Amino acid sequence: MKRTEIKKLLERTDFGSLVNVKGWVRTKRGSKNVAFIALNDGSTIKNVQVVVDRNEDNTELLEQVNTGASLSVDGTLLESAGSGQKVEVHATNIELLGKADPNEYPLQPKKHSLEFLREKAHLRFRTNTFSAVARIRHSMIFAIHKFFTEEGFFNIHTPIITASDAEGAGEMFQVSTLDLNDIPKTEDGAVDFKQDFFGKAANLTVSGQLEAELGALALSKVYTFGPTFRAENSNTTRHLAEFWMIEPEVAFCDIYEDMDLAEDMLKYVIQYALDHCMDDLEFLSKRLQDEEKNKKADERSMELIEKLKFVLDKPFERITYTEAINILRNSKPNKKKKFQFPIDGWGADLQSEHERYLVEKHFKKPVILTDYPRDIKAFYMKQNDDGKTVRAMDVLFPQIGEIIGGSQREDDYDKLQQRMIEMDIPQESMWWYLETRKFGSVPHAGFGLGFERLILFLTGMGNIRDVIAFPRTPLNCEF
RNA sequence: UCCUCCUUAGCUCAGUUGGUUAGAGCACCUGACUGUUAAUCAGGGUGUCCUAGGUUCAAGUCCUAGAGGAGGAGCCA
Repeated sequence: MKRTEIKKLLERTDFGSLVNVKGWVRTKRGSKNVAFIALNDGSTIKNVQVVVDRNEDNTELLEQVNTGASLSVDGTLLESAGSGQKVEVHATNIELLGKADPNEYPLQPKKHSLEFLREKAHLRFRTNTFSAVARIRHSMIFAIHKFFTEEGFFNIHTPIITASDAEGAGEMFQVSTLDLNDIPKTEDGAVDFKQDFFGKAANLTVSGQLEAELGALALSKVYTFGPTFRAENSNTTRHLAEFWMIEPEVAFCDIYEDMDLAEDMLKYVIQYALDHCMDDLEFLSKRLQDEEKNKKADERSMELIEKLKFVLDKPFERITYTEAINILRNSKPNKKKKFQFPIDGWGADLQSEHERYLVEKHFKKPVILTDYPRDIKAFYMKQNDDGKTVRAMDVLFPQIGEIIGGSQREDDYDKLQQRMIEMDIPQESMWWYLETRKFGSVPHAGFGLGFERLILFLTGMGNIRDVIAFPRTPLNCEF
């Protein structure tokens, strides 16, 4: 008999039909004459209840039906006599596909800590929390492609291995086929990369932006959605060494249209989650409330679904760096010296505590900060006429902080070249980037969205290591 | 990389000022129960108190070092 996925089975009303379900046992309970098995196959967060009449023939089998075991169940689809579910399957035949010794299987029908599950990453897909996150993650991948497709964008694959070390987005992982135990050296003692695979030093990409710009300056609207690697020794709840980034790049676009795009995209995918992932969101919402029930009322976060709707309802606040500095300078925490890094002048980068104050206390909604001092931003950002600031924009979200970083790009050849000289960016290896400003240069802009940070916000999870199946962080590459 | 905290049963955690035989819930095992919703009820403790030193009559508890984990900061998405 053909397997029916549990998601589809639970919607059926053709009671009396013979069906087959396959899945993993979540719990088994019951009494002397009847046993109930909660079976889950990952197609939905919901389980199907399998009802088994106990008899001499199935006693031995039911002893092996423990949490974690996998089953194939033939039975009759019936309207449930119990109150917890609409339908259930009355088993006529149960095949044990794979047993799970309860003395060894680590997952019990109870709440486990996320830290514990991180050490059991090969099994954590089987928990409600991680399967919910995985399904939402999939929906967001789809929603992002759908949004950009509907907006007339083309997805391009930018290289994962790159030879340019000038992107300036962070420390890079080196890519080499040289024998690490016998590294060839040049006469002056440096590593002889001429003997390496590419004949030059190569790294894993820290951003697809520069290549995406090349695409945009021909296809007008492009985006990348690929893996990104940063070898920073970052140990936080919002950094990974390997993460996924979405980077749209748009020709004939200024910083304001760039902000519109960022806000539209975020709202589109959040709405998509509300429309398509409600079962999982409701579960995660309950999980979050359960986790926070011991916290004081004012320390609890907003209910998850309410929080998502809240972001959809209002336009994001858009202010310049200079305006932000003025707000922060006159803020209570600054006057009362509550900030660890007091705001005393123009020019310093904002710290996490400042961003959180603006988003969570002052505006109480997402904030887009623009026009940062040029000295704290990358070389490729378009310079404003004031000679001090650049057309950068950061989208700040509650709890997450910076979820998007973007800018209008410098499209003036001379200004870009001048800035590269000032910031010691090697022009020789970037000749191809500069050349796009020499031939048919146009105003263009783009941004980078940290995919896992978006998932963090949507799921209410607290640690970025729990929204990617196999997190890569310093000293962690087990699975 | 810096700062702070944590490590006790398979899991989550309690363990008072250092005090004699190490505790609870869940899981597991045994039994009861005519349909349960993380079923319930009764009984059963399964332990390198992270590791190595040290202080002490006495260390899960105090000190030193190490390992692993978490949170915050920086870097950023």
